[in-house]
Amino acid sequence: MENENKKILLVEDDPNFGSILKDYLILNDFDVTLAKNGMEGFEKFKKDTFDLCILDVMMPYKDGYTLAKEIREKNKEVPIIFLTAKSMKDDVLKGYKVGADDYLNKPFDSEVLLMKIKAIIQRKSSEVKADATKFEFIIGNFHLNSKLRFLTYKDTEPIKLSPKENELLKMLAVYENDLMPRELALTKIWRDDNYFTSRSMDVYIAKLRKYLKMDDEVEILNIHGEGFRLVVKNKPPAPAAE
Amino acid sequence: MENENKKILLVEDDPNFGSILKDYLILNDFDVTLAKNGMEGFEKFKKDTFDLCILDVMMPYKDGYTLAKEIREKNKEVPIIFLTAKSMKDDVLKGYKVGADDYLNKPFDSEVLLMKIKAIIQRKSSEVKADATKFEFIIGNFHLNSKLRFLTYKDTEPIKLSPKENELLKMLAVYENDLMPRELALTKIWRDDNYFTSRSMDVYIAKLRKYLKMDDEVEILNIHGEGFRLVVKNKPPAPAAE
DNA sequence: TAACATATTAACCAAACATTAACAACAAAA
DNA sequence: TTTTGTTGTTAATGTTTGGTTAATATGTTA
Repeated sequence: MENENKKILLVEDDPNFGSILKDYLILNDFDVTLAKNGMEGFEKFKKDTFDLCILDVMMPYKDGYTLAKEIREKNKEVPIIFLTAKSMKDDVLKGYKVGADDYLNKPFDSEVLLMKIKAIIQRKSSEVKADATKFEFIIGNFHLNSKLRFLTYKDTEPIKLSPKENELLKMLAVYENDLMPRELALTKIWRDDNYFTSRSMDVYIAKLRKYLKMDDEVEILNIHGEGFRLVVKNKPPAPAAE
Repeated sequence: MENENKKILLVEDDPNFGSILKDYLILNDFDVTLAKNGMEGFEKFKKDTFDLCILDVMMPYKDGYTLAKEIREKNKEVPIIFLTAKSMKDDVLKGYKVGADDYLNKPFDSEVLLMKIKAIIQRKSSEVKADATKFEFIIGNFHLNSKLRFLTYKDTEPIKLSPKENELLKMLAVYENDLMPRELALTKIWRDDNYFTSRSMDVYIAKLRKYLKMDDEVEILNIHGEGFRLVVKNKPPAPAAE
């Protein structure tokens, strides 16, 4: 089973909910460690290596955010999912700033959680390339250097990219041929997800489309309500993911 | 209490342990039938319908595995939990092969058992859609990618699906060749089950039928008053997968 | 054959997206 | 210190998409 040996650190103070969720994840072939508060969570985090952390936000002794911050200090990569109470919408933002990969309102659909876990783990595993170290991308006949922020088409003069253009195109490239969720780009690049940042992002998509127009094998497609997809046609067979 | 009317078949040869466990489960609002060996267990199994079976592995006359196999022949769905002696780790595998949902080493923590029971029963009740996290489906000559929301017929241009079209087709695919209850789709996808959402769903069924028309091996049938059924004729010999 | 369930097409409205342009903030250059 | 340029946000406007409801069949069951 594909989830096997993926280690999850689950930090949840409600013992009932915690162990049920744990069982559910175990049934789905994850290797789960349960901690019942932030203190214990951090202890367990230090003692092992996890592929994913699921943190309840409201906990005694040490809340989810604080724990997340500590975890981040130790490890900048490990994906974090927050579980928050339905009401507190603001918390979401606060969570993202700490570098959460996702959040879920309680009560939530267990399937949704599974989906998010899968998506995150899959992404992380293919994101090695996205890791700050990588800054060169081949996009069809383009070459993107995201460190020097320019985009070159074949042998023509490089196009200078603004910081936002650059980050957005880079993120699209990381998700090449796959869905780049709108929400993700907004929270990661714009650091806020609201009506206006969303309009702003549309503007940048339009700018990028203009640049990419010269190569008709490259295209940015919209998936209504979900996000965008950078498609590159005639791409070699693809490494047959998984 | 939520456990009420959940029927458990408990097969355990040790009369002391058996009746204590039985009482414990009854205290937790389960409806428990106790059998003291595999023979008796199978007799009782045939006479009633259970939501869960808890089988001791080592028993005279008919051991737990043999019983489990017989039960599986009669019923492929009912969850089975094995109780095994602490030592025999190998048994675990053997148990899973019979289709056990879980196992517990004796002696075990009664609360752990309760938790497992809960988790299993909950899972079973929502497992039909077990693969809801999957997002690629083969439907006859079609290929559905429910993450990117498109449907491809052979090598033709992909058809873009709207969120509702996509979710509905996905649910049909999960229930392939089986009944997809109308009510389920309405509550899951439309989040409401009333006259209007029901009409709306009909509209979507019509849309999907139009898409699927190009392959005459694929068809959405209605089961009057019950729901719909996505039938795929001449299903290929099965990709041997799994 | 009434009552009800399903089928199909079309009309409509709201939300999401696309694109260009105006503008504000700020920095670099003259 | 003006001037010029770059960057990003907001506005204005138009287009597309998605979902519900309506209108009008046809089927199914008791």
